Amino acid sequence: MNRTASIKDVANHASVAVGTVSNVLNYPDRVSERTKERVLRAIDELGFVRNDAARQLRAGHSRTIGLIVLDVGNPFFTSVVRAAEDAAALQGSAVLLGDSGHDAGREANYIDLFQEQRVQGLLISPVGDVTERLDLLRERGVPTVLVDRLADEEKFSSVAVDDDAGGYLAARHLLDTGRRRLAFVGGSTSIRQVADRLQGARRAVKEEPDATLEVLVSEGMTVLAGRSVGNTLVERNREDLPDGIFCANDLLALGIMQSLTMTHTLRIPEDIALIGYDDIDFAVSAVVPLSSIRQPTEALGRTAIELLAEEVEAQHPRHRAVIFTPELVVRQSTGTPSAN
Amino acid sequence: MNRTASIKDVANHASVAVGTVSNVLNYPDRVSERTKERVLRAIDELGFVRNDAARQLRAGHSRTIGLIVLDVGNPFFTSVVRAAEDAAALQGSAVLLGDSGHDAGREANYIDLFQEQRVQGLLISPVGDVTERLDLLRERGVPTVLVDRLADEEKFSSVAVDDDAGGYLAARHLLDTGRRRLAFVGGSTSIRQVADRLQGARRAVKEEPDATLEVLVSEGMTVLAGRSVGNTLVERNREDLPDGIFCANDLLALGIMQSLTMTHTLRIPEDIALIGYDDIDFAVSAVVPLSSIRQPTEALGRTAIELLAEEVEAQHPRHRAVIFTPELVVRQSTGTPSAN
DNA sequence: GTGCATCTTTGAATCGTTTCATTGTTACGA
DNA sequence: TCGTAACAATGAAACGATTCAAAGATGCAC
Repeated sequence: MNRTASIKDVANHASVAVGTVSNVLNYPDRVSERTKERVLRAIDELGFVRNDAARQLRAGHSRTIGLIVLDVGNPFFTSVVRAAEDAAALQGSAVLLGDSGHDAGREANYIDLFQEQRVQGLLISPVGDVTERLDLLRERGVPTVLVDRLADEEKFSSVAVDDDAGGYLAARHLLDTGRRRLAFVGGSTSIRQVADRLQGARRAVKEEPDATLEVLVSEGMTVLAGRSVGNTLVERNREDLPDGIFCANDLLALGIMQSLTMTHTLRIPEDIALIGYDDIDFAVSAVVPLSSIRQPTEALGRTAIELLAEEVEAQHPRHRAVIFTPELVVRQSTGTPSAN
Repeated sequence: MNRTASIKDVANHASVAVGTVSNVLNYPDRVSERTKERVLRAIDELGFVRNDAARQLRAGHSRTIGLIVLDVGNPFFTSVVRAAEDAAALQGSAVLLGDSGHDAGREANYIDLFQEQRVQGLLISPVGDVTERLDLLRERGVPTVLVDRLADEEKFSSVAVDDDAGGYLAARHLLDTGRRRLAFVGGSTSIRQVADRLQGARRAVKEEPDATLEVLVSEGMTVLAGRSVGNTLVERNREDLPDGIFCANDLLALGIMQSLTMTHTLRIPEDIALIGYDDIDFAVSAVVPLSSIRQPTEALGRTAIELLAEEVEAQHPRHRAVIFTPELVVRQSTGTPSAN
């Protein structure tokens, strides 16, 4: 197996200098048509492919951006990744994707790997408290943008979604469609997202003097957890039931929907309206299509890349925190009771 | 911002030769304790990080493996990726992940990018018919292993799952639990996976003289497609109904489950048993936990890396095709009728 | 034909690491 | 004290692309 051709081989094969081959690749205008043609033919015949290592060694930096997410399987991140890749491609960079899987060790490995690769910068959705590790990156001069996490604006730029606003949107929607006895279902409020969404819901409920908000804590944020909450609800007396439920994510909502529709004593949305959070694929194809709060993941990914570009270009980086507002998606599960 | 320190800076700072620093990093045994200590201190003080570009320029190849999947959001691939990353880490390589999103253009971009990066090899789950592009890779001497797709064994190694066996498993299980009037639900049989699973099911049904298999073609392979198939079923006369349904994926099965449980005229599994394919997360938390066929994704990812290592090491690569057999996961949706 | 401006092409130097032949050092037995 | 083996440290060369000052070619006006 012959090793891959280098620019020198191409130069020999086309009987020109190496500098000329380089010019054909990087500054085609500087080269005459005749030579350009000859060089391109040589490149083709030898199957030459640029060696990026040599290129970036000379350049001092790569054309890649590192992106570390908590879980590529999570549709939220999948969508962010797509958008980031597309935005990076527009500015001629490629994205190296790392999946930490919520594991600090894996995350550390990727940070090291990307640093050795001399990525232009790093987008990261960090595992827990990584301030220490990230500070190190900052010292080393690796431009970094935090994704889906707010940061000390002195130190980092960041993009995030306003969960408080999302919670407000959801609760406000339930109130607007006439519900007054609301319930919030979520896992532990020690999860920042859950706490914020609840806080936003509280804010909305306070706007209506006759509205109440009950908080139900679930065991985790899964379909099964939702179903077990739902099962406790169906056992209640009719008059003790909420008439609108806001779940901290769609899985919980789907679980509750399962238990309510299975028993057939309570109808959605006539007796109880239900709204989730995240707008996962399954929301639209649930037995009763689920209303939800959609996060602007495309904007997140795109903006993260843009902020990173700012960091790279600026000499004295002014960090910025960009916060997006999520969007209400109305489906049948919160249809106005009167409308049915 | 001062540029990152090089091995030379470290050498100066520690008053040793560059070769010594390199030895500390790569062959610690060759260096005396005293010097090693001094060098490590210098590395720490200067915040030195290896420049991988220079390293791989010298070495002629990188320590990374390219992995291009059709859709990182698909749990099947997510799991394959995890396993591949872990297996690669064991042999000291890192995985560069690319998501083609079923788009040939994105796929091509990643192939080019990875080639320029001089990856050790490529694992790819190709979009459609990419034989041309892959042949080019082969000519260029980039070791390549196809994932989830069989390949001409003359040309490539590959790992895949035996869909025929999976179909057989599913149908055999329905037969073993006493069903005789089976139905297969799937999208177009022009999709290879669907055709193979159906073929396997047919094979099983032929083993029972009194068993029949009806084929229902759905519009796509989504929950909604499944629900619409389910709706046509509930309108049938009881005696025309199948007593066991095998769906080409879990989404279809969940859709059918929705329509059957909504109308409450047919019970799962008493009246109709239901089994899906893929064992997605939602299968276990369905209203009636869904039996399914699980694909050995971890083994796929691990083996793909191992086959690639074989290709890299062997001078005259003997290609191998490794085919895994999927696994039956029994849940309530196919509980034996007598048992209930 | 000469001078000058413009356009092409050249090739040595450079990036940061690893390699390896060479030189320097140490320890120990004769 | 000398010779020698074992161990440490050295530093120039090499990897392949880009850069850029300099040389060469071409065209045009006079």
